[in-house]
Amino acid sequence: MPVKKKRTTITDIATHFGISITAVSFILNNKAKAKGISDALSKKVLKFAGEVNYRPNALAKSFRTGKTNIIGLLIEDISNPFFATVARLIEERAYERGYRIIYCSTNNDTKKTKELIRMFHDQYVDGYIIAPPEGIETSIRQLSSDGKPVVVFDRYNSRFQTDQVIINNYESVLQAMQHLIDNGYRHIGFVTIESKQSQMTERYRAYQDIIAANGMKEYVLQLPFAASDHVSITAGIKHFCEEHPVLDALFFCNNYLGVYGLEAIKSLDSRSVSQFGIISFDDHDLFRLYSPTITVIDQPIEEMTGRILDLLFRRIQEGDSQSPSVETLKTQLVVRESSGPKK
Amino acid sequence: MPVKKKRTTITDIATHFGISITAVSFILNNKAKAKGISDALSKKVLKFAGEVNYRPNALAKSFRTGKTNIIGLLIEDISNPFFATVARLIEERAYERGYRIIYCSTNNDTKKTKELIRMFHDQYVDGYIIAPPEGIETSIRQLSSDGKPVVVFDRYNSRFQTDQVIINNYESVLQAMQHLIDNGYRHIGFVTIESKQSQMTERYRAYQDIIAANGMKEYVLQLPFAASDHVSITAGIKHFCEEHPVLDALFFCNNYLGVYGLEAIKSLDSRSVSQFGIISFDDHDLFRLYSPTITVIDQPIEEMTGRILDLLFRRIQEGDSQSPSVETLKTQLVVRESSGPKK
DNA sequence: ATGAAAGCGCTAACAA
DNA sequence: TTGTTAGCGCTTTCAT
Repeated sequence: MPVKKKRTTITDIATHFGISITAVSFILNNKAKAKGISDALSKKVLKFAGEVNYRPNALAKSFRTGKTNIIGLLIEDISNPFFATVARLIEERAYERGYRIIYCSTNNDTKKTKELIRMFHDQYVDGYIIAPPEGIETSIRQLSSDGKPVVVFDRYNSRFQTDQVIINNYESVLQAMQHLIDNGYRHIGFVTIESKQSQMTERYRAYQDIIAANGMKEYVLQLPFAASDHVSITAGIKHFCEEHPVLDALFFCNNYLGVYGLEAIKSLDSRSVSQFGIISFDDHDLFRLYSPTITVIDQPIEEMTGRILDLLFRRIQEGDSQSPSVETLKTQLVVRESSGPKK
Repeated sequence: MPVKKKRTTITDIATHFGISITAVSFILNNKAKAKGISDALSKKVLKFAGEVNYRPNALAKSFRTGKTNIIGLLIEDISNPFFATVARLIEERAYERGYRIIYCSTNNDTKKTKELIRMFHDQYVDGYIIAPPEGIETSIRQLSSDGKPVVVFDRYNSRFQTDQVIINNYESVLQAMQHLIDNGYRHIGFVTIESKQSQMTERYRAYQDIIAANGMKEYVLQLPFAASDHVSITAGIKHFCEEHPVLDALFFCNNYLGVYGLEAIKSLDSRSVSQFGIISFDDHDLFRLYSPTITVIDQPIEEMTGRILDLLFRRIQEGDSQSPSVETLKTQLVVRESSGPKK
């Protein structure tokens, strides 16, 4: 058993049988019959390779072929439950197909993301899965024009020339808002973060439209992205609630806004969580178990990661043949206690 | 600007100046003065490299040197909030030092983990950060005897010949239990998962010791690891509570047991969460915001990841010179409402 | 102060 | 059916 540092190479194997490394290479890469190598020899070599525990030098192979079997995953923050789940599912499915994942949290920072893309590029990753921040259209287009498969998700941008997997943000918010309105809420606050990206602008547009359609008044809290720490978000939401005592419901645009929103409401002197109608985007253990349980718009993460990888691998295998496709998945409104009929 | 696929190589640069690739290599690797290359030439070359946006071929470099600047991260489940945070902090700090992270969730499965280690090994990662499942002592020892830096965390094992970063599990549980006892709880249930690993056995040992020392009775629920899905854990905990109506407090051995525990208690007909003294290992948004807020044993994740990387990089830079060190960090008991004086 | 050249392990075009 | 060989881009020893 090889405890030694020297690994077996195809040269070793070739020498052992007194054949050429070419033959060994073909056999080991399942090109034996295609290249007309005898079954007998193939079998012998394969058997021996197994016995000596031959492991191809991935570095040499990658260097030679330019393929690394590594996929670069760029997400906003891997410690965010939504992205953590995405990371988990992508990892599992990618490994099944023999690919490994290098991940990076972009923090939604354009400059950092550009650097990371460059880094991945230098590392010769075979494909990219990206939840892009604003302003990296050029970087992404550069990648695809380099012939590298890219799948963008979570945020849609018509200027990317890549496959994209997103959700129906507009309809989701419309449905959720309608649900609140049906249950008697008339002063619904909309808590979001400053962002020009599709997922946020679409959600906001839906809010505006349905508020207008119902002749209601808008109450919008748009938190600066830069101040996205726990303390200032919570303080901001608290202040928003105090400023608008008329609010009878709140819609939170993502999971951490929802979490911090609950914390903010909890800290209010005058009112308690149960006095608000509440809906948040993205599910979370907290929302499932809080009292009251919190109604959410749940994203189909399994389906999403499945589609992402299908698209990515299609492109890795088939190259640029297909034109970019945009897949829009449907969310599910999970109705819980927090959005029950207004008391 | 190079939109073309061809990247600039050191040969291109050498040709451009009519010098040898050796000189270029030395200059680009900051070995100019060490190798006695004139400042004038160095400056010219560096300037030009910047202008043409030269990016070294990482694959070629890795192939040649055997170093990849990639670290393999093996954790139980990246979607678990504890490990997700670990992943985030490790990523940040590693990138600062020019290293990238390949991660894998082991699912605490020994066989899968062995495969993953082999995969990482084949990939020539420069170092390993591992939260190991049971039964991979041999694999890990093999790695270190191969000269690869390994840091093990979260679970201690005296048979690993590697650096380890853990927490004081025994004292942490002792302190938490004492806190419950001080507050009048006499029938404290201990909810854990089947595991022979240090972090769990130590926690259990502390429970046993303090129960015995106080002449109290043990109530232990040890859930099979295999059945670690949401539904069966919740059902198990619920059943445990129903079976022992005398229980006045519960200690949960990790974050997801705590989360599912709350869910289980919530589903009880006879009793509510506020009627139990509750402490869970690992903090979580849910514990911070639940009503009542849940007392937790909080792990110092920042410090932990910092120490892990310090140890890893020390070994990457200095080699095997040091003998393995085990660092034990202190947790913090965060007292919240759920462990207040028994009513 | 600089260059020539070997070679890392593998793939694949071309030869035989 | 099998072998020869060039070369991927880089590092590093040894010459000069």
